[in-house]
This record gives sequence, C-alpha cells and structure tokens, in this order.
Amino acid sequence: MNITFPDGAVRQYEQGSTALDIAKKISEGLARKILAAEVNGEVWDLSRPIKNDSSIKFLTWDDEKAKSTFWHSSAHLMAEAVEDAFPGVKFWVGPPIEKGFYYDIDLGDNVISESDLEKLEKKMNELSKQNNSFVRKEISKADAVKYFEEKGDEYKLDLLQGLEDGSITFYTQGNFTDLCRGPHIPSTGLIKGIKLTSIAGAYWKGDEKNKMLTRIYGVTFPNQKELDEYLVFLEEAKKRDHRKLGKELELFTFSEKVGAGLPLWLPKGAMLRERLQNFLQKAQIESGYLPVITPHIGSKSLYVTSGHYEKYGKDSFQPIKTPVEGEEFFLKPMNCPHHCEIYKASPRSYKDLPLRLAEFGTVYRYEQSGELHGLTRVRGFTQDDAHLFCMPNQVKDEFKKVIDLVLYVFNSLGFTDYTAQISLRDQNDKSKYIGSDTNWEIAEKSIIEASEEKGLKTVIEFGEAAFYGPKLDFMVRDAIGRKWQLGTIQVDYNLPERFDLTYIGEDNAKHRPVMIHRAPFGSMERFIAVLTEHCAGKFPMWLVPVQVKILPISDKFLSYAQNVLSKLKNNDIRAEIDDRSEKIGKKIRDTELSKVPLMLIIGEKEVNDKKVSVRRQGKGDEGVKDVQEVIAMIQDEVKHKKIAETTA
RNA sequence: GCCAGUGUAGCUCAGUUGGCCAGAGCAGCUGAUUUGUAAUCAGCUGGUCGGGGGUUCGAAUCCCUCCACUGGCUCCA
Repeated sequence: MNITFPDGAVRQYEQGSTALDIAKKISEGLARKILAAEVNGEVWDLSRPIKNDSSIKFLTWDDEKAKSTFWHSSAHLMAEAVEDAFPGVKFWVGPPIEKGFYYDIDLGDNVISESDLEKLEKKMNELSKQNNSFVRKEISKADAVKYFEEKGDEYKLDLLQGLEDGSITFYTQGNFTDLCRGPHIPSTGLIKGIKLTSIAGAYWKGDEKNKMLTRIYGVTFPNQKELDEYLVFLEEAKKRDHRKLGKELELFTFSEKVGAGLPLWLPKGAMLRERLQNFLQKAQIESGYLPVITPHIGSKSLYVTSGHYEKYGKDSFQPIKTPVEGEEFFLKPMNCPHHCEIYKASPRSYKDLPLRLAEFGTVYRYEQSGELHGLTRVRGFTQDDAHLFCMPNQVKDEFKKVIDLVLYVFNSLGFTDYTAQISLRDQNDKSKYIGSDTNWEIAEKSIIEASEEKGLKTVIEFGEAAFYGPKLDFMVRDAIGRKWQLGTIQVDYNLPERFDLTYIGEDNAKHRPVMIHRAPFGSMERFIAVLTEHCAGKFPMWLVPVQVKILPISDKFLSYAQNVLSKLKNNDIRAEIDDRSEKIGKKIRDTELSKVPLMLIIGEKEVNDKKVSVRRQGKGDEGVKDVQEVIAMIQDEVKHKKIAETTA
C-alpha cells in the first residue's frame, strides 16, 4: 500500500503495517519519540494496522493532539489506580483537557480527599513502571452491554445506548478495561511525571438535577523534568495571585461583615483604579463618547421592559421597596436599560448617530456563593460600559473604532498577545435569535470585516452568539501564558426593540437603531485582577500607587530628604519618605518587597553633592543623579506609559 | 446552590490521642542605636482559637448548625 507523508513523499509499505512499523523503518529514534499518528486526518493508535493507501503524520509530545492522547491515556491510568484503591467504583468519562485530564467517578460510599491523591499518584507510578500496553479491541454492542451489566456500571451502559453497534471499542491496560473510542499512546510506561492536582464534585452530565460524581484532576508529562517545570509554573502563578498581592500591596480587601463578593477598595487600590479609569475616560472622550451617570437602582418596570426581570428576576438580589407605596426597585444588574432611557429622553435624528453613551457604572448581580473569587468574580462591580446607538450600516465602522480603542488600552498596559473570538449564530437553527435575518447578516459580516481590516487574529465560533446579537470577545495571554477573557463588543437587536428606540431617517420615517454594548476592560475589578497577575504586582510607573521611596541613611539627612520630597511632589510625583531609624539595608529590603519602582538613597555624599542615589526595584543601583534628572526620567516613563520589566 | 477541604493575633503559621493562665516569627508600640544598597538590639501591646448551640468534670481539639474562604461543578444580562 502507498503511504503519503506530510512533505508529499509517497512510499510503499506492506498492507496491515502499523504506524509504529513504518516509523521504525524510518528510524528507531523517531519510533521512540512518537506517541500517536494521524492517519488520514484522524488520530490513531500506533499499533493499529493500516489497511489501505493512507496519508500519515507522526505525532510527538509537541503536538497538541499527541498531548491530548497522552492525557487521555493518563486518565485511564488514573482510573486503574482508583479502581485498585476502591474496588467496585463506577466510571463516567475521563477526557483530556487544556492542561491535563480528569475522570468523573462514582465512588459509591467511599470518600476521597486531597490526602489520598498522593497514594493514587504512587500507585500510578507503579502501574507506569509495569509498562502495560493499551490494547484496542473491537466489540459488539451486545457484548459490551453484557460486560458493563455484569460490572453494574450504569454510567457506561448509558454511554453505550448512544453508540452504534460495530463502532464500539474497548481499551485495556493492565487490569483496567474501559469503553473508549481511543486513541491511546502505546503503553503506560511513557507516562512519567505524574501529578494529581485536585478533587471536585461534578454533576453527572453537567446537570445539577443528577447525581454528583467525584472528579479527580491530574496532569502528566513524558518526563520528570517537564513536571518539575510545570510545578514551578504553578508556584509562579501562586506568587502572582491578585488576592495575595492585593492584600500585600494594600489595594483592596473583603469583609465578612460587608458581605461576600463585595470588594472594599483601599486608598492605594482606589487611586490606581481611578488612574486607570481616567486613562480610558480620556481616550473615550477623544473618540466621541459622551459620559453619562445613572443611579444604582431602577424600578421594576424598567427591567420588565428590558426583559431581564422575566429572565433573571428570581436569580437577582430581591427588590427593595419604598416604605409607603410599596413600589419595587432592583439594584441595577447592568447599565443598558438606563442608557436606553437616556436615548429616549429626546427625539433622535440619523444626524445624531452614532450616539455613544459611556458610564463607569457599578452593577450588582447575585452570583452563587460558590462562584465568588477574588476580584474576578464578585457581586458588585464597575463596568467600563458604553452603548453605541447607530444605523445598521454604521456597525462596521463602530466596530473598527472600538477595536482601535481596545488595542490602545491593551498596548498601553503591556498586553501584547491577544486574539479575538467572534461569536456568530448557530447556522442550523436561526430561530432562537431575535432580530431580522438581514440585520444579523449585516452585523456578522461587519464584525468579520472589521476584525480583518484591523488585522486581528480571530477565531470564529458558531452558535456562541447571544440570543440578541453576535459579539466579539478579546482573549489576552498574560506574562506567564495564561488566557483571560477581557474586553467585549456585542451587538444587540433586543433592547432597541423592547424599548422601542427610534430615529428619524433621511426619508423622514422612523427607523430602529442598532445598539452595541462594549467594555474594553470588562470590569474595573476583573481587569485590575488580571493586570496585577500579569505584571506580578509591579505596576508601570504611570499606575503604581507609590512611585518613589526616599530612603535617608540616617536621621541627619532627613531635612534634605524632605527637600527632595517636596520637589517631587511639586512635579506630581507620588513619593514617600522612610523616616524610621532603621539601617539602610532594612529600608531597601522593605521597599523592594513593597514593589515601589524607584528608591532614592540619601546620605552624606548626596547631601554634599546635592544629588540622590537611584536604585530601581528588582534591578539595583543605577548611580547618582540630579533630582531634576530623576523627575524628568519619571515623567518620561509616565508620559510614554513605559512597562516595568517584570522580573520573576 | 452542590461536592471536597480550610478558618488560631494585622500577616504567615505551631498547637501530640480533649487536660496547667493558647504559642512563634513578621508587623505595630516604646526605648536604645544614627546606620551606605535585601532583615540592628531589647522590652511591650495584641487572640471570647470564624459565629451560635451541644457532648464532657474539662473543648482551639469531638458533634450539630450558620457564616466566610479555597479548589472544582452548575450558572453568567
């Protein structure tokens, strides 16, 4: 039979050769390195015989598809260890995920806790040493059903129900056999760096009405070194955790008494947030946005009109009532209904469009208690919200302008790696969306074209659009490679309809405007959390709470230090003096830990020369400079929004 | 909301199987020291051991319940 390789080369092999046979004929080294093969575009076990002319591509650890296969096999290995430790348990599914794998298991009456993970890891290592092959076996549906009936595993039986006879396969390694479509790596011995990371409950089939299964998460690598590197990465992520840094840098706090998910911004955090807000506000005003301010509550009828009452009323904070009339008000869960009323406050002409209403609006949403997390998931937060009311043919241009704004924001803050996810309608079922077909087509086309013209890296997802319109979300990758969803731009056909928004067109007739929601940051809280983790708490000069710490070597130089301080302050530089009677080493250490970017050290020499000794956080001594020079340097960094060099 | 876990001083953490007035380091305060590029020394203050209830002669330790937090699940206008 003919085998075609990725470079186009075609070679002859005996019919029934396996991918491994073929690899071995090329080189033993290759055969050792590969984990799976892509045969005619489908990932196959290396040991599966190839019967016809095919194209083949060998997959190594560097391929995402090989990683998935590796982790899928690792899930089976873990299942074997679990079955060994808890005989009689039942398995649901064990897929690979972005970084590792999990398996959902019904442990029966057994309870497992984090301390058991180490034992399971140990068992997995043992099973890996046995180097058992993953053996694929095609099996009839009747036999498969019989096997799991005997085992009493209703979960696998449920899976089997949805499968066609003739397409069913089992995989066995060692003492563990599982219903599985595969593919798998050749044997368990390849799995060397093993770490079970956490335990969680997960509803069967993700439905909270179903029984909760135990989910065990893990990650594995082909060698110990890569596992060690991954563990270092986890440590680094822990160091950057915004909850930890937020406390250390005195940015924000929480109080049980105030309530869960309700952040309290401390002076340093509040000022940082304000600088960020002013930065965006300024850019928005330059881009033609008009600031508006709306109250924190709105009457029930507002949300009945918007449709949110019907959809989310029960899941929201319950209404507050006026004491006499009993009129109901809701805490506002979003700003758009208020903004729609502003739109309606006067008759609009096509000449007024696009109308861009912007507000840093604080909203309140009842998030389930288990869902709260630091600043990234809270019950009260401030959106950098704006609503653009425009004509359908203006959508594309507005998108382009918003993309410009978002990229300006990202670039100013050192986020250089981002992609745009475009969410469109489900092509097969257009009935679940509101708005006319023509408008959807215009909008979807506008978004795609706008992204293209702006040169965005994009991913298109069908069926991910909201019922009220398509959207574009920005995903950024932070300094240590993690993905976050930040800014969003969404088209909305629903609210203009519900609020009966209109404008008078050139033809002197009423028309319906399109509404676009957009938020470059997403929310101030979430954005600051991501920014903090991105820069590891070392904020750029223009944002950092304290820019300069003046460190006199002894009390004798305090008056000169005061003098320097007032010069800095006169130039709007945020500076403080460490006037404790500590040794200079201690003052430097404390300042380094507090991540203040610049230290000015003042001793006898500096006083005599009328200069300051400059030390940069994380870098060290930068020599003696004139105070004016330092001021100019800081002003330059602020003006150009220079990014601090993040040292790990 | 659900599963698993955690909750001891402002912070980080010790507190054997329930048993002497609950400990340490850092921070804070007071004093001494007047210091040259990542921790000067001494003393002192500070905790109804997350809240409430129970078991017990006796509870930080065991049980119940509520709250908060952590990791997930579900949800996300």
